[in-house]
Amino acid sequence: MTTSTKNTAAKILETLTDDILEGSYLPGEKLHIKTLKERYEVGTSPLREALSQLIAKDLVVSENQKGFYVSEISIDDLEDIYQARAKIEALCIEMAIEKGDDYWEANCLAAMYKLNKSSTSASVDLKEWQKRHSAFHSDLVAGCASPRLLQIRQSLFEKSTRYRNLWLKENVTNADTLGLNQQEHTALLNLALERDAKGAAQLVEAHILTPVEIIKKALT
Amino acid sequence: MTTSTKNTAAKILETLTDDILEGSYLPGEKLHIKTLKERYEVGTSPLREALSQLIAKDLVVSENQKGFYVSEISIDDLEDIYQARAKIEALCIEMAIEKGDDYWEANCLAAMYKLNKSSTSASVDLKEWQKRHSAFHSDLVAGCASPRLLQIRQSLFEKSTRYRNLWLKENVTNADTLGLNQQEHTALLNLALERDAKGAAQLVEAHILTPVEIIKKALT
DNA sequence: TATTTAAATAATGTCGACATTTTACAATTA
DNA sequence: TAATTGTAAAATGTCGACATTATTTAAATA
Repeated sequence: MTTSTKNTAAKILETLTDDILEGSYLPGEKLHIKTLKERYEVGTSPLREALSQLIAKDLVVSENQKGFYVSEISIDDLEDIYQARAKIEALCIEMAIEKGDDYWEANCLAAMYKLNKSSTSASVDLKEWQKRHSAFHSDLVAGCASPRLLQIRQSLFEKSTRYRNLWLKENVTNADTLGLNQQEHTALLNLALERDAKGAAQLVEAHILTPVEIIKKALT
Repeated sequence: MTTSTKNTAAKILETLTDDILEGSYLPGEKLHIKTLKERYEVGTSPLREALSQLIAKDLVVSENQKGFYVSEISIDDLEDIYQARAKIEALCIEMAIEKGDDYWEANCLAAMYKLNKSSTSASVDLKEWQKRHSAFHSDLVAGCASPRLLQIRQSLFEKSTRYRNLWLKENVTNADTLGLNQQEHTALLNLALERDAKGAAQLVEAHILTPVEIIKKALT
């Protein structure tokens, strides 16, 4: 019996995505059909449907008759993804500042307030901070009101997750880094409310590129 | 026997994609599993794998236990896709002009030459013109050297195809439109070679948005 | 010993059958 | 007549079996 409204393929897609992003399967690792079937207790069809969608997400690659593999990571790919993310984020912010209304402004303020609370508290709850950080940036770009651009942004964010996790493991407990980070968020919000589109775009582009050098070191 | 290196799922994905983009299946039309199996002479698994990837491409939507449908089109969607395309194209051109080398310049020149030949000839071969037009713009943005951005650009281009076909049916034979179009291409190439990144970005953004109003009319 | 060939083992990809769910239709009731 | 219930038909989604292809292992040859 299926209690959920999702079919098996959709459920396993979600699980597999998380497992790959969290590092349960390493870059380049082979995904054996038989093993996956046993581990997730599903049949061939829904499993292969999920893998098909993971290929579309660039998290898995496959070759005919040779099976499925977790996509490799590399410094080149890291740089390309973050560069693309930075440019798209800048573009979205720019459009949001041009189009955003009072509700957008209010949402950004509220998101900032929540993020501040999470950053300044004595013991930082990593998961909660991540959630509020992500929400702050999402609320900022939401004003651009372009479903397609926001979808592209989301997809790039997901693609960067395996690299981002390398950064989080090193730098979240670092209070200095977190403080500097928070200063940038404040500055970014101010630029947005002042409707300085170019300024905000420039800042957010740099903001996103910040972790790249650190991740590069972690990769080598 | 499989003469091709592709598996059944990959082959049928290609066919189905083309058929949807060309209008063999209309927006909102239901895609019956049984019918598709008979038409393309394939089994359930590869067919469903292909449909899974079409969902990832936003060309098909599905609901659990209710089957697959061709994605709807709408004026809102048309505007969003073309807006996103225009912004991404502008971004790519800007980066290409900042990074492009001699080979890039030469490729753009060659592409322009071929496009010109195809546009000025007495009887325009639509398919050939499309190919050269597409190649010209691709060569221009190729200089940005970002696989991810180029992939996003390609995917948006594909998503716009059903709308673009509405435009092509109306305006390709129109000599005036084609002439104006060609003037823009020349101007764009000049800006690129002069390394006027902002100017080229602005022009290409407008260039892409040109057909929107015409398509809007065709949609209503 | 290194290389080639052949057999065996294992894995992938495809199919049709079956269980479950939705939809269409007819019968019943208010 | 309209709404509701119950039944039949059709469609979806899942599974395990099977054919095909790749890989590994062992044997044979140079």
